[in-house]
Amino acid sequence: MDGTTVGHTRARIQQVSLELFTERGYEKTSLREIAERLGVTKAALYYHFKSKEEIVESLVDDALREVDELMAWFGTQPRTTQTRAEFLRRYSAALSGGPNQSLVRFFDSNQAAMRTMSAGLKMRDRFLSLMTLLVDPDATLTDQLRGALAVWAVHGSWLVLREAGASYEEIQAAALAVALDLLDRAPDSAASTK
Amino acid sequence: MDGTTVGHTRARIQQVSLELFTERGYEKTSLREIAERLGVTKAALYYHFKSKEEIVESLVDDALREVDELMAWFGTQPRTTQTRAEFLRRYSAALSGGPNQSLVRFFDSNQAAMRTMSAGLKMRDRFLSLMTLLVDPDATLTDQLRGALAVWAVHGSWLVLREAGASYEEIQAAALAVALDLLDRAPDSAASTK
DNA sequence: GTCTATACTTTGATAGAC
DNA sequence: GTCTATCAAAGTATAGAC
Repeated sequence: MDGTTVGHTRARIQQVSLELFTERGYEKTSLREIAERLGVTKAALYYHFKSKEEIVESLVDDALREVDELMAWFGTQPRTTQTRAEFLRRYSAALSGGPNQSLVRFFDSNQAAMRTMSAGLKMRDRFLSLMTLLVDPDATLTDQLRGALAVWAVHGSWLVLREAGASYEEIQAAALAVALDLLDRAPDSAASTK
Repeated sequence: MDGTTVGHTRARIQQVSLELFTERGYEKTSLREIAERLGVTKAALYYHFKSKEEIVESLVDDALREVDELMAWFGTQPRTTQTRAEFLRRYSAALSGGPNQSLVRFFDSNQAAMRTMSAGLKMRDRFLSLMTLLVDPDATLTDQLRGALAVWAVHGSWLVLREAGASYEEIQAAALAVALDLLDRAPDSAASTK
């Protein structure tokens, strides 16, 4: 009856893990629970992944590929207000729905756990790079904070507005609008030669 | 040689716990570590607190008293742009340094753990109330998000700017400025009868 | 009233059988 | 590729010493 699931146990582990990690948090999710939901034993998980942490790592690596492509594209673009806005739009779209959204949500809710994981460092690095793309490192503190809030609006709006009774699309649209507005008020201090 | 510490073991547990919880995260901090640093055994902790979770709860209850006073004060004020700004200023000041700052930092970094704790629900409740004080519940989604970001700027600026090489005072000042600006762009939609 | 000794349960993880 | 058996360490909890 489960003959159709041959070979892709690894993917199923990833899927169930992400679900449980996002739902109950990384530390509160035991490997026993994951194994139980999959109908296998704990030890079976250790055949596919060296550790609990490595499950997260595999998840992050998958998700980060897409972000890296986006950042590579932006690397070829001139850093104007328009391209920054376009980048943020694409970033927001890449985060809409699917595993990427779950992963960002997971990352934001489990910062304490992520801080000691190499996967957490990777994500942190990306977000920092993202920041330096969006706002000049030499900008004033307030402008840097605006840039950070712009990114955070795209990341964390679900957290803040989930009780507002709006659809996910509406929330995402509002987040993008606020983020673009914030970015607009935080031009790089050394913008061009004008 | 430790005769001066008579009786206030409870307070020392609170202090050391908050330190370790903030530093390494709630779940990653074992009661053994806390007990070890205090020079007692795990079981001694259980005399003062029913559980690990109750330590957090006691911490939160202490910190929330101050916030509640602030919110009570604001309840007596008319909700104008000026009083809202003043409230945010006082809130920012109440969070500057001391255990309150540590606690907010702890809360933000351990959301997954806090979600299942009653102490977490309490803090979540306060932040929600705080939101409804600062921005009208019937405001547009973007304005609600601006209000949330304003609060989050005051809470989380340290997280975002700690690598910017600025002093805490500078960061706090920048956070307040950005927050006030955000609030300014998010007037309650049904403001007065004008 | 304050703390220690001790035991119970669960967790992440490993070794080796099939 | 999966299971059984087993481990050290952590969280939790109780009985009882002082």
